[in-house]
Amino acid sequence: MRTKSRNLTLKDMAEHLCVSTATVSNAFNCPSQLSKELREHILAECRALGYLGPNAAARSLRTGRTGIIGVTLSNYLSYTFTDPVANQFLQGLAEIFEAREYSLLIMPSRDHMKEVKGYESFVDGFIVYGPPQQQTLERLIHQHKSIITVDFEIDGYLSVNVDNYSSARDCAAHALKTAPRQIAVLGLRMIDCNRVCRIHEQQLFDGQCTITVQRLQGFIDAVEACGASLPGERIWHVPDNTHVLGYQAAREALMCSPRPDLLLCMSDRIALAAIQAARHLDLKVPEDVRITGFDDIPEAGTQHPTLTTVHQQSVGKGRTAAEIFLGIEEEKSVVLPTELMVRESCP
Amino acid sequence: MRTKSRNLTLKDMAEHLCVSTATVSNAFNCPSQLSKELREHILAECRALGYLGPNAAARSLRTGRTGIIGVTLSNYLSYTFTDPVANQFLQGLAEIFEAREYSLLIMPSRDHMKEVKGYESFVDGFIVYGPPQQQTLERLIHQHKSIITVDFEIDGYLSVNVDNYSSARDCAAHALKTAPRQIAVLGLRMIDCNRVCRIHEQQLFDGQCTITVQRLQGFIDAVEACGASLPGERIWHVPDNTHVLGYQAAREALMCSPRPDLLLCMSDRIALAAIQAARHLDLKVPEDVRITGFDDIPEAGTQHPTLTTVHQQSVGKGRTAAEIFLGIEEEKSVVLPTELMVRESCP
DNA sequence: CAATATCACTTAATGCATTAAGAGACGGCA
DNA sequence: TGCCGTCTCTTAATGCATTAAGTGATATTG
Repeated sequence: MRTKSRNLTLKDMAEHLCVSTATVSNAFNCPSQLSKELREHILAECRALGYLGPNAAARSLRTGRTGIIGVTLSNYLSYTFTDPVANQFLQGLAEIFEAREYSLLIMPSRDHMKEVKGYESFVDGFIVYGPPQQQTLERLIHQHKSIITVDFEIDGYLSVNVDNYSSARDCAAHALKTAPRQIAVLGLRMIDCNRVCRIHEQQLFDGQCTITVQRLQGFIDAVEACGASLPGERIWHVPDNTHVLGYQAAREALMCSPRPDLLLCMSDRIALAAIQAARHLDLKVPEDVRITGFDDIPEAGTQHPTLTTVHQQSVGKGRTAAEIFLGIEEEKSVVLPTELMVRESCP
Repeated sequence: MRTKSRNLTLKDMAEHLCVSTATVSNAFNCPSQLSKELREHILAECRALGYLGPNAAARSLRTGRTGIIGVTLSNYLSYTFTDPVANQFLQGLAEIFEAREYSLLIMPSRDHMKEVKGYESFVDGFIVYGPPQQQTLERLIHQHKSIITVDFEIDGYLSVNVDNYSSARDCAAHALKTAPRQIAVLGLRMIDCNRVCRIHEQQLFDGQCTITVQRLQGFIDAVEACGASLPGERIWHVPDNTHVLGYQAAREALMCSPRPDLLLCMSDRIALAAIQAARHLDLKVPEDVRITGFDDIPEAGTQHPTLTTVHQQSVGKGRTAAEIFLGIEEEKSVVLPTELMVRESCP
């Protein structure tokens, strides 16, 4: 249903009302600049004729501001909306920005774009969730706008993050207290590969230093602190944080011989999928296999058995990023605390 | 980290390159309008000097197009990102729009806005998810842009919806096959009230005719078709689709005397919360109480016991809305099919 | 009363790019 | 040779609003 018809402009209204465009503009933007009666008359007339207020593109062209915050996500959008942690983050962002009447422009990561659309110039600043590719990052930085990075850092910009290394290490240390015989790690994307596979020694720490690599190092250090070791063939690479892939990796891991009696998972989604895989293999959690997660998504506490995991403030991350952006929070980088949640899956 | 510095403009580049602005513009937008060598030279020089392409606001001002799709959500943004069904919808939208390199502008529903920001003029059209308030709707329609409505209809515009009434009725009919004694409904927002409460006869069908009212009518008709009835005090109003509120309503319902042996829930979230409430009250599902949901969110099939529910294509709804918007799908309103998923919670 | 402040509004420059129409240069063709 | 069609690039009008500076009129003050 596309209707074409030129929309009214501020100039049209000014002519119709026999005042200057400045006055109409001020009626909308600077009430103090004109008498109350005139302002009300102008607004009433605009409403009556169907003029909805200054055109946002023109306004933005003059002022350089739009009231729109760009959110760039390091993954495909369609994937991001399936990820509970990303959703919690967006929820936190939305809470703060919505209250201040900002809109969020969810931007596809530029990496996949052929044509230049210049969305960047539309926004007042960027919340960059997860490390984008180099080219994308350069474009963002070129804009000379506010940038807050989340879950990674860039020199010279403010960031919100958690201590992934220590959190993972402490979680693993808890799980290792009861001296398991066989350990397996179900990781996230750690290498440049699009299917579930095991990590071989030489591939470890390939790619950029992301949260997954930090978590892995935490697991490894905790294991080694117990005098054990974690060979590459006991570490599964799961390219996306989805139930299906987590299930697949968990099944593979649990069918190994000797069978793991501890699964250290890098996300709750993977961990919950692992619990399901264990059930389907008639393994009891935690009796036959103990399982830990990371994130503490809502389901972690409600599903049965409840999940031992690292709580991170996913919603808080969004709130904090927004608050730093807006200058509500003091303008400095923040490392949010995490907390080990000991529950049924690994008591 | 806010750096101020005037950005380069297309005119700057034209002067520097000793060509007209039209030529630089064409280098970006109409490759056929200039020689290959000149185009490449221009683009290379722009890159070298840090000109990232035409300013989006100025372009939009001229062309009236932005490559941005406005998504208006009938709820608070921060809430929407917590709702699995809404997320699936967004996922579907994103899949299609992302592939075509559109961005999504997630707009707060205007109802809560005091100041006029005119975001509407920024976008190429609207996907309206759920019925907004009258005032919001009027603003959208005034824009003379494409509008696709989802989960409700407006005369003269295309929509995507499901048959909530029949789906709910069929689901209830299935649940009633084994002749339960006591039925309770855990609904969604059906009346204008912000806390969990029971619906009294006189309040039924207050408010606009939304999906919740249609689902309720389906339940009622199925119950009455069995010769039973569903009094208002057996129908719980749950103002938001959250676990906490669902749990609260379920607990209230399950502590009634006589205790319900069938809970018809209007969403899977409520139903899953109800299963948890039942467990905490030492009631077995489905032996002591059978429970049905609506939506078929991913957890419905993975959590234990698995949930009997109405499958609706939430992701497909997003995809379809996007496809109709883009004219990929033939331009007509669509009613997507639903399917009753019989699982453990109500066999 | 003159000087000054305040109010209410206007003038006009400006932000940045798109695009229809036009202008030269050059080769092809009768 | 002269006319025409192509290519390649330029001219200039246009989209819509913001805002610093300015103009008159009225109110205030010493």
